[in-house]
Amino acid sequence: MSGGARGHVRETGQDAALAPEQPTDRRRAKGERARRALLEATLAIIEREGIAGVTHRRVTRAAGLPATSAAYHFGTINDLLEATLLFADREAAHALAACGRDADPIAAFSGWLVQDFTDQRPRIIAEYELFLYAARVPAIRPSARRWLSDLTALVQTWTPDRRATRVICAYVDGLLLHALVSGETPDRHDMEATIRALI
Amino acid sequence: MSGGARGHVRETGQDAALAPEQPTDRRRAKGERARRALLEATLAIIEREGIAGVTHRRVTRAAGLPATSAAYHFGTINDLLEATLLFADREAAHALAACGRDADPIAAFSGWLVQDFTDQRPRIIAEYELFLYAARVPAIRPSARRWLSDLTALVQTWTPDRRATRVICAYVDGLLLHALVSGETPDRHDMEATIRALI
DNA sequence: TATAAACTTGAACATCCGTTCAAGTTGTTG
DNA sequence: CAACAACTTGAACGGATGTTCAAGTTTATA
Repeated sequence: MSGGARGHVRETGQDAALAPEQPTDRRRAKGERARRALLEATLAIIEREGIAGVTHRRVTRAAGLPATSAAYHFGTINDLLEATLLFADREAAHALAACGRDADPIAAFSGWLVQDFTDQRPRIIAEYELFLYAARVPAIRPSARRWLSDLTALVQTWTPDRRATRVICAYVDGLLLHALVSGETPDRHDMEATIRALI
Repeated sequence: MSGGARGHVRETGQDAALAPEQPTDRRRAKGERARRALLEATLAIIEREGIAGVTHRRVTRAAGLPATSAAYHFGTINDLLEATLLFADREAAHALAACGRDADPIAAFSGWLVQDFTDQRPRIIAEYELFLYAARVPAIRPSARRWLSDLTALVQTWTPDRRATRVICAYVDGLLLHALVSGETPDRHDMEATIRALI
């Protein structure tokens, strides 16, 4: 390389990809914008065609960037998928935290889930696909465990009972998964009542 | 075509692919064997590399058949995946039915699930991947709904309460999904006790 | 202003892909 | 044995793919 480009080398693994604080360096800022566009494009493609449809060329075309930019910023496709999972999980964590701050967290939580299911169905499918992908690729499991730990932390504020916590967490994901396949929409009030009954 | 081959045309959609009763016609019997080999090879590949890894060439190589045979017997890749989902679901249904005939169905069910999870982990991942695939491709949803209805039917023999049935079904799949990602093994006795508590 | 970091990008490589087609073979039936 | 059905299979098609590489540009810093 002519200039000493760092390419897709992820030294720290945490700060480089979509760091929360914006860098003042305008070079890095531009890279940050490119990475975000690539992650959003990747998520959009998973929504439309599944993980199998994620290719450098498709992602970069959707992001309006040249084909090589995906490899530059994220290296292999696996790295790109891992970053995308982290990206999606971070957004879900924000929504979860917002539910926790609500006056009626259980109602807020049920409402959010059902609402999301209704008008973001492809997104939810994509998230579960990435989640399941983590079961196969150990390297990206930590990214997936975020959802698990965040969900568990929220439910634990509702009940000290550990078994009830486990049941509620499993119930939530199982319900969504079943609803995705059966085609039915989960009922918000039924879900809320069920959670309260389980506590 | 020289001989009037029917190719991958699925007229009836149900009887041709892996019909339960063996045909006496030895031509059909041979085709049946080829289809079964292809389905098992497909499942093995999904276990190892996921749905994204399923290609005509890989499947046929794993089955010891020429590349064109997959297209002949199943047509497109989507058709092959649908048949594979049906194939896997049928085996799961057998196991479910066996649990239902046990003297202690709940214990048998919990034992089977945890056992399967322990020494067939890749297979379970593959099944969930196919299951989720059905959420994206409406044409193959009926195949996936089989697991849902069979599971519901079994649980309904334990309790008349419809909400309890829904919770248990969702809990089971959510638990397995979480365990796949977290890396922990679900505890058989805890699961059994939880199900009994939910009834 | 010189040096280097960070990012950009077009070209190219070898490889694999789904599917079609035409020409076989094997087995059944009348 | 003739006619036909089911299955087999090698060749070929146009096209997409992951990744590498070398040559750029923009921006920060010493």
